[in-house]
Amino acid sequence: MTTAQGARERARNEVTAAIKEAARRQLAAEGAAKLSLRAVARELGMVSSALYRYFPSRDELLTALIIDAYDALGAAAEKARHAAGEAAPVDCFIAVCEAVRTWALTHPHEYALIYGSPVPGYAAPETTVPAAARTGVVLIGVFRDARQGPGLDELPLSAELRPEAARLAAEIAPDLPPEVAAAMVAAWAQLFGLVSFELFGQFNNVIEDRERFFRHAVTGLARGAGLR
Amino acid sequence: MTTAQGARERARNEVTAAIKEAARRQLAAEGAAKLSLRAVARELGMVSSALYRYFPSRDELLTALIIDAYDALGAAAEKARHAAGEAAPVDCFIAVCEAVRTWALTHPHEYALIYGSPVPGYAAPETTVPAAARTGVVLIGVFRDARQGPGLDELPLSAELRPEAARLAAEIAPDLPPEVAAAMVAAWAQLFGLVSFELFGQFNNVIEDRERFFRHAVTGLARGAGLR
DNA sequence: GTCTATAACGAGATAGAC
DNA sequence: GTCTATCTCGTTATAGAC
Repeated sequence: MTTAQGARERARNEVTAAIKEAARRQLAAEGAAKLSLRAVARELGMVSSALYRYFPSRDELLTALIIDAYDALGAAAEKARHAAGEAAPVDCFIAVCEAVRTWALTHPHEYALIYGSPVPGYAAPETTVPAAARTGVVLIGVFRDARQGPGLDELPLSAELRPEAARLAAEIAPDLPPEVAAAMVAAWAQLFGLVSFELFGQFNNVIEDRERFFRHAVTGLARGAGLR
Repeated sequence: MTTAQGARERARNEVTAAIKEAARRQLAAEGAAKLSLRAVARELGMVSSALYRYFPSRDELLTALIIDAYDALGAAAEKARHAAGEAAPVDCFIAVCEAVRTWALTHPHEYALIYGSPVPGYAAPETTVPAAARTGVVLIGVFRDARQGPGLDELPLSAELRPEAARLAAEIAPDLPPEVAAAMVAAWAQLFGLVSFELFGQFNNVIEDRERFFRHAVTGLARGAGLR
């Protein structure tokens, strides 16, 4: 019984994987807005209606691709964090940033899917939230470890932002002080600004040595967020 | 003759404007990837072939929309810089950043067109470069003025990045020292990271008071780039 | 029960003849 | 500039194979 179920499930997982793979190819060729179940089915030699056994709608397929992308990026970030081990917080931060950049460069279309323009007519469901949070959780961990080790530089926090920063800290990292949570989220958004600019072509004719520039910029980012 | 030409030209400009307006509506509804000359023509009660008198191809229409968007954003940045006048460099920087954010929030689809994922199958021609540079030029001006006024804080520059920073400065702002040029470009990319995260939904369930958070983050950005 | 294939719907895009 | 015939799409109902 276990084996029979296992075989069925294995077959199902294989087809599911093949569908997502074909969909990712289409993503690269045509973009998320034009992802079509029929084209995916055609590429697999299936009939479009058969896909509905695996994904209840086109949007659910998109959602699956989005979750996979967030998970793959999150896994890369976690791996880099782990490899950095007990290094100085700045260096852990940089290592995670570089892992994000490397993943983005090797998976440009999946990166665009999650951090690029929203797909018209598609709204990501709540199911994507945990996967989306993974990379952020890694960054939070870097700050947490920094506080238990060499500490953090003092960070300014205007009275104006204090309530929002407190709310934010309570929501994403109750053990971190408000100003650290705020600095971490800002660094997080700015990191992806650097990656997106490189990937989406804004650095064309501007930055040549992108790898070194990135390292320089994220080092500044880390220091600006109080890491040392 | 002048009046006749003038009238003709005025009519042509009006139609051109109407086409771009309809195209922008389509951008909002369907996204840049699905922008189609036919749909634009339909909305205007024209026949698709008539559009080719105004735009030789779909890509040229897209290019015109992109240039318009860069120009509108650049104009907003310039206006904010002008309004800030002789204020402290930090405050000039913040004013420009807030103008960028405000423009992006009021023109989300045009923002996505220029700073979001690339449109599959479309490559922006060199003609877009001057318009794309306008906002950056404003930021460069803030740094230039800062140096002639209260000055800039010292910025670190690793030996590793020195050649690239020197090349960059020579290309975009020969009167600025390499480390300032590098810091300025980094701040530029990070600014758009903040705006994109807010606009593309990454701050959903994370940041509530986005205006205050933005102000806080770009203040940090300005300080990190040496402004005071 | 689990899957695939056929056929069809309504909506929309597209190409070409006129 | 108009019309029509032929595509595409997402999605569903249905029937049959394993």
